[in-house]
Amino acid sequence: MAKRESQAPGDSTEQKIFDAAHEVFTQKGMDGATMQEIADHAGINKALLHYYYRTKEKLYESVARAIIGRAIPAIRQIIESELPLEEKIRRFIDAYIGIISRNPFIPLFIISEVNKHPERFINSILPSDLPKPQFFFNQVEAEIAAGRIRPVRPQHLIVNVISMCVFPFVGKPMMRMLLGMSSGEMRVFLEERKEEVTQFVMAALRP
Amino acid sequence: MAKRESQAPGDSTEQKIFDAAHEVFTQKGMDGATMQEIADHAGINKALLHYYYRTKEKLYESVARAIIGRAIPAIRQIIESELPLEEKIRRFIDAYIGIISRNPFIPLFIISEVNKHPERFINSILPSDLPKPQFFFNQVEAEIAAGRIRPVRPQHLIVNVISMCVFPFVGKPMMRMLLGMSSGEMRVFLEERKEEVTQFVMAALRP
DNA sequence: CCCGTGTTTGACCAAATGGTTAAACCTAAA
DNA sequence: TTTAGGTTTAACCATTTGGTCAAACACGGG
Repeated sequence: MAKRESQAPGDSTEQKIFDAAHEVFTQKGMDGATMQEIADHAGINKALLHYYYRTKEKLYESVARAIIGRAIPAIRQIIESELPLEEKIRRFIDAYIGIISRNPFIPLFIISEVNKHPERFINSILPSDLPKPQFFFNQVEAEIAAGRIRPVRPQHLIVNVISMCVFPFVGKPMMRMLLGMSSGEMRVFLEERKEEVTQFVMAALRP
Repeated sequence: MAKRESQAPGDSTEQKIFDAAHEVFTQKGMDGATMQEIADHAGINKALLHYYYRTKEKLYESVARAIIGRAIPAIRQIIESELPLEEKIRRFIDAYIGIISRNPFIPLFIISEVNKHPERFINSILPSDLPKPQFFFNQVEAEIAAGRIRPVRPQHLIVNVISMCVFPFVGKPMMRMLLGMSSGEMRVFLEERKEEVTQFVMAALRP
């Protein structure tokens, strides 16, 4: 056997293809991207894409699965932890906004994918270990019963929190126009939201 | 002249094309849609698409402009009205969720469009009369100064409200998986949010 | 009734795109 | 040095897709 192993390990052709596909797919989507563009972006011949990943669909699934596989456990870990409710919400918001700040294209990528091909998403991309929010719901109900927070339906609470964390990134250009902010001002604004959303939620939960 | 005017006015060929394009574009996006599919959907010959709207891009812009042109004034009207703050927020949430309920594909369509082609969006689709949120901001500051609501940064408040209204629709399939809801349960859930989000915001604004 | 103008159609074209293949290439092992 | 097997490339193929065109069609006015 003669494997081409001269280059640094993370720099293999397969990895270069994956990285290029990751960038192109997340920015242009499955339909908008072309194999040629991905090849160019990786600086290699187009046929190599098919050599390593048989079809465009397979390549796309690889990228999608990697993205989802990284995103889900991060959420899951926080939502299922044993922390007291308030601390959990604090950390959830902080971690969620942090992750998205570092990967601003991901939420829209996931949303578009799951909207256009729900079956493919469920069958070949989604991991089996989805977050189970039941424990979080019980926690909320307990706090309500103890009178420590205002009565809210826990499903709505979690959707509210996720919405306030994710949407400003998904709709960033729209928000920028509405608020008349420069790119730099927007970055500061989004960073501020860690604190602002936390306070907003805590205020809403006061009994 | 011999104009084909036998059919009902709103049923003209041009209108049928527009309606078909509206449906296909909003569900599959610019890249995912094909002219043939739009023609089939309208039940006419493909060449007619080019006869009435010269290119795919032009047709797409027509649809996009119509969608945006309908969405923006609805927001603008509420946000710039002279109502007292609390009533304004109430109506805003109620109207916003109502509009999106009736057009669930629109927000994702707009978001995708503005993310992929910001220049085209700004130059040829966006109307000139954007909502001006300044009056709303002043209103919030005044209420804070009078001690009638808790101090919040008005920009964050408006982004919070919009996020909680829009995101559950944009990310509906994701939310369904997270919450384990059927399609019917989800519809009820989204309708409930008019009331729930309003209460949540009001609770967060209590001094 | 027939003509002219706007409308509709099927056939067609060129470019783009996903995918294939055979040959060239490179490297490690014998 | 030879050679076998994985790797890379350029050329090629079939299909799809946006777009065009000339002919056919329908209908109102002369």
